[in-house]
Amino acid sequence: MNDEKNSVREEKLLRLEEELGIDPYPASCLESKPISKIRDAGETEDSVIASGRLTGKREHGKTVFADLRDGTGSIQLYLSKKILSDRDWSVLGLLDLGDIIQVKGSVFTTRMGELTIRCEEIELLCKSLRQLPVVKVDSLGVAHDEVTDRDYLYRHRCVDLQVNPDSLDRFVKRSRIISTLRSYLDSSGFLEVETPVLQPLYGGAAAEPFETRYGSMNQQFYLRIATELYLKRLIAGGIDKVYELGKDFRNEGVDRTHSPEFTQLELYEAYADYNVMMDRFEEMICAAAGAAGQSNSIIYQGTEFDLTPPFRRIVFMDSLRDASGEDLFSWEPEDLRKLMDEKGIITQANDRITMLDKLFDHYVAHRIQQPTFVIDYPEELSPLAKHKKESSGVTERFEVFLGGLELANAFSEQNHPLLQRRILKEQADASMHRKGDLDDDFLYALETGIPPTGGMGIGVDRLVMILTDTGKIRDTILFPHLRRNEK
RNA sequence: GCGUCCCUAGCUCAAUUGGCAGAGCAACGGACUCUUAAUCCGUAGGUUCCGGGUUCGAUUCCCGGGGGGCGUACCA
Repeated sequence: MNDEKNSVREEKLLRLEEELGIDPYPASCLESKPISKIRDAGETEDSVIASGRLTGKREHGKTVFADLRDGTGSIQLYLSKKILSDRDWSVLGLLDLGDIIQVKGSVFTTRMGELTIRCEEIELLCKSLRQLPVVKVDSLGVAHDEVTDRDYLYRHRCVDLQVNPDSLDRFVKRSRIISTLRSYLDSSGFLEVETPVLQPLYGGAAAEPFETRYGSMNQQFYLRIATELYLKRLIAGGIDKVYELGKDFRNEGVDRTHSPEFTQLELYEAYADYNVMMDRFEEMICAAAGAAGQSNSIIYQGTEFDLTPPFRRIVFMDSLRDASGEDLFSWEPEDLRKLMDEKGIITQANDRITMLDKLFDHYVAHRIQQPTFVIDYPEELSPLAKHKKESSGVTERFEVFLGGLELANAFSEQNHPLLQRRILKEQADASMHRKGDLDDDFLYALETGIPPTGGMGIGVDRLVMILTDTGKIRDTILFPHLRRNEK
């Protein structure tokens, strides 16, 4: 591909090697100073060494101005035929945008007021053979010729990160958010664990799994859709505070807020309940916002949100009743169906509880803006949650919504082994996919006994969306899935 | 899965009713000792996503395929 284009650079590569005797891919280089630190230190007569990628070149005969960028920042280079050796001047003539170089020189300010390294020596560290898009930013900060081909950028994230500073910044923030979640949990006494990604049975959520074949066992396995049932085994084992941060896989549709491979944080805390989980969520999102350089007041897609605890709490059934103006829970399925048709809510579901859930999405969930805990979900929607004693038909469960996005799901865990078995059995029998398979080992763990426990799952990619003002989940994932492009 | 829009040079985009496929940036050659979207002169660069069809003639119209964007459905 692009053989013609690349041959120009390959020719330069050959000339560097053969005419100048230069190794275009040396194994080592001198220790260099981060460009941000050089900028902070300002002008100096002492020589500094900087390394990075050549991102701009402005030639003026015997003088060349260039831009050098490393992971910390960017700085201008001043290269003069008078200062450089003949060898280095020749090397300069064979450099392209994208090459990685090392320079040594003093730091001064040009007449135009730009902090600049007056290069005494240059060394090629890596010749770039691929011509990348050139995005120029003018004096007003407006980017010109920005790459708009999303396909190209998703397929070559290395280009995206080089060319779009916003993209790089988003992934840096993602990393900081994740490490902040970890340190919050670690310092709160939680133990991080790893449970199987490949599972002989899948559970802990209602989703279509990816299936795979385990050759040496000669058995069908599944990629996990949740970590829940394994983490509760560990609660049974006496790890009272436990969490796992990793990928779950759901073989379902892709849209703005769903990715089949996504990152979830699940945590379980013995001797706690869903009220404790609400406190933890509030603390974690505030800490994560700080990690992303935000205060408790954030802007997401043009709207301001206040993360200051405590968040609003609304009851599932009440909120649906208030928003719809009807007591939908007493309605027959046919009437619910009729209402949904009137409202233009398209769904394949026809059973009462699923339709109520859809109506909840329509009337309540998608309209929630400021951070809100929706509490006390119906039992039928929450097979792994503990039933609320004082009222019938609901569980100690909540979901967190913000800006219309579901961010987390939590409950006081169901720990009654016989009740849990019955619920899972009924569900398995009714399910198309599960084919009646019960996770007996999980139920065995419950039978050994687990204490009252609060658990929560947080959608990390969505949290990153909110805290980095990103509209699409795909833009928070470094390498989103794409079809193979066979030309 | 369904609907809809898109695919032209390395990148961003043009191309009249269907009539020789162009420009800016990048690249190449040249000029230039403080520029910063450097400037000036010149050069080269194309399987118009792929395959068929209609036509004297297709980037353009039709059919099929591929990839992508957006919306939507499934996702306790």
